[in-house]
Amino acid sequence: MNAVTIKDVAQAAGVSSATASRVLSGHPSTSAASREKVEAVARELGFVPNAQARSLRSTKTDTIALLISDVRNPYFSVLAHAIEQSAHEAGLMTFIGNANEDSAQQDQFLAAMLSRRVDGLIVVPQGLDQAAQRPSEMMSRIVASGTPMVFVDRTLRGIEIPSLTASSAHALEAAIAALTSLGHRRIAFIGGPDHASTARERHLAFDAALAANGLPSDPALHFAGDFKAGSGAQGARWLLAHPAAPTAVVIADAPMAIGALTVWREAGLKISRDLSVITFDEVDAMLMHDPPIATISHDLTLMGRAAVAALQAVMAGQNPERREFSSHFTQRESLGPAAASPGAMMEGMPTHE
Amino acid sequence: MNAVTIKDVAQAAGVSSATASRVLSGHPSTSAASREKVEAVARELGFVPNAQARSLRSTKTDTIALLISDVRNPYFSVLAHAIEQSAHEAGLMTFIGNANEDSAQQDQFLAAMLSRRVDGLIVVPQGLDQAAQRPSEMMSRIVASGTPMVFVDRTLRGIEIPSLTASSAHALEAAIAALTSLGHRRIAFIGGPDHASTARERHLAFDAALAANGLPSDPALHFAGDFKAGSGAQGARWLLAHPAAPTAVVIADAPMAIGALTVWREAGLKISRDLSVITFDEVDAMLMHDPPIATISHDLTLMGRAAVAALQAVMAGQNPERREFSSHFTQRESLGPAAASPGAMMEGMPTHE
DNA sequence: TTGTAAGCGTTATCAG
DNA sequence: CTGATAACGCTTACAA
Repeated sequence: MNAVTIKDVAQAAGVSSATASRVLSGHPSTSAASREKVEAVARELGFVPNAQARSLRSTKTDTIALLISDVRNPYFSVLAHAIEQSAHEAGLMTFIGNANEDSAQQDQFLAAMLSRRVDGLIVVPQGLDQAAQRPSEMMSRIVASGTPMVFVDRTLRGIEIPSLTASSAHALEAAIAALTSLGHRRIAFIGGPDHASTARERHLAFDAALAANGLPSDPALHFAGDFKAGSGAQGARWLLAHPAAPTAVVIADAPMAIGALTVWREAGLKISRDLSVITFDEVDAMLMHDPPIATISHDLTLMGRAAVAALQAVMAGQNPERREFSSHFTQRESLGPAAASPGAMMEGMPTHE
Repeated sequence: MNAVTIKDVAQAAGVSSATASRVLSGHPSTSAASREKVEAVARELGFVPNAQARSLRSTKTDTIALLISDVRNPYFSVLAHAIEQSAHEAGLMTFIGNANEDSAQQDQFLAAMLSRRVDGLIVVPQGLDQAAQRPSEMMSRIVASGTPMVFVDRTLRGIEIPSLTASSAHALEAAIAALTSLGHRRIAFIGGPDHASTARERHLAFDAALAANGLPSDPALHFAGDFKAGSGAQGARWLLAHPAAPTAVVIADAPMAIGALTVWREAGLKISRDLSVITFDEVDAMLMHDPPIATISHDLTLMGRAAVAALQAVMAGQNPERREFSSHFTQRESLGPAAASPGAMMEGMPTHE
């Protein structure tokens, strides 16, 4: 392995390890002579400082950890990329971990990170402890220990932590307005799992947008998914069999939308003519669809940058305020006029067994 | 912060720090009495061992690093997820880093990981050093230092490292056979960047598959993209304007396919009738497309598991053999008969300015 | 089984 | 500006 230590460098350069250390970590009190010699020798020997030892002494690691739900969800992979790039610019290394929407895995990752003494944590919290309906013990412990932490995307009930979240109100109002002006009255919602605050927020904002447009909110038009493609497909079948035959639908994330659109394509539905569709999350695949799907999106790059900035503020002892990021509605051809006669969309469609 | 050390635990439990250490790391030589007391105190005080100090002493970190090109590419996010899960089962923590197809960023990440003394590296190598056409200095240094490392997905010319790669020959032969039996003779290829070994392999296998089916390989039917959506769109426009009017196309990854399909949809092309399309990488969006797109895919979960296993073998001092994973062709409705008259596909299409 | 003490590779302190 | 030395938190001979 790489057994070359700072002592080896110092010896080869004919100086003490203290001087070598000063040169290698850019301390001002060094002579040009020793600087040159040490640097040359270090390069030649291929010296790689041992970050373990360094941070054991200096108690900082220049490393942060990012916990997300699932890298495979484009929403999170884009967010993760933004955070990593932003942290990188600030001289911070980022460790990314997956929780798979599971609070046990979340806690395991957090424990590992704590034991590695990362300087801070950016967390997409994974919901409440199922049994007790309260934040997990690990989460409470981190808060108690005072480790710098910020939440991004989601929040946790009962935990006061600086957080960067997305508000869907603005875009949803525009989206529902667009639908109602096209004559839609029965608008379904395929939502996320209730333990995720984003799922609750999107659902509440949906209902509020209905109200703002003079429509009642109807629990029978709500399908509870889990943010994954499979549940989107289930939601699509649920909608096809729905007695009220909704003429439009809003889907709470991209994987579910892709699952749903696949089912509707198989069923021979023509989006826009038979069903108007709006989905959360702007992913390229939505532009590939025929017709392209209208989206509600957030600026994840902005949110990611803000998360890093907020974490740095916390690390500096400040208390950054919560920030909510607005959403944007992009109208596309997936919106069409509501079908003239209720149930028209079911014409000529294969029956479901 | 978390200032509770093993000394605090030892003191509170009335034993020496050595005994506390033995208890906490499961050493057999401990009395039931001290075991109980130490464990109780540790829990009560919320003791979190300092991994830095531990591995400074024991020179192992139970941590591996994974370097990929871009988390936002589903191919890599799926691979990363598989590797992480598999490592997790083996008691290893995984640090994921992005190189963005850039060998400078790759080297920076590798340096950071080396300085953190990870036990091993799983790397999707980021191509040759542009100027010198040889592996980067960092890469050579790692090899020289003997740090356990395996390559996954790609290889690097001139570097002998255990590697897990994907072979496309099998699936491509089946794919081209399917196309030729439908009458296709002018089959285009939208490929990846030449510095990626996967791009070269896919291109070579494509040519070989043509030959196996009695078709000549024509450089004029090859478009060099960069594995990202934008170049897929460029490739799509290139194909639309192509004098030979290819009747089918194979695309070397999913992001490019999505970019290309978007352009073709905008141009009013009907996939299967006007153009037959096959893409590498199985992503859900391909099933959503109308018609669903035929794919050439690899079992990334299998490849990820094998990568972790191979790395463990290297860490154990063995020398695992290279392994190549076969590919699978999934025929779907995106394949149709070649247009009867050459140029038929251009009928009624908007001209490009 | 337990305690003492040395040491992992750095950086910080304090004289010189 | 430089060098000796202690200290970071933990593990592990070596003795007891």
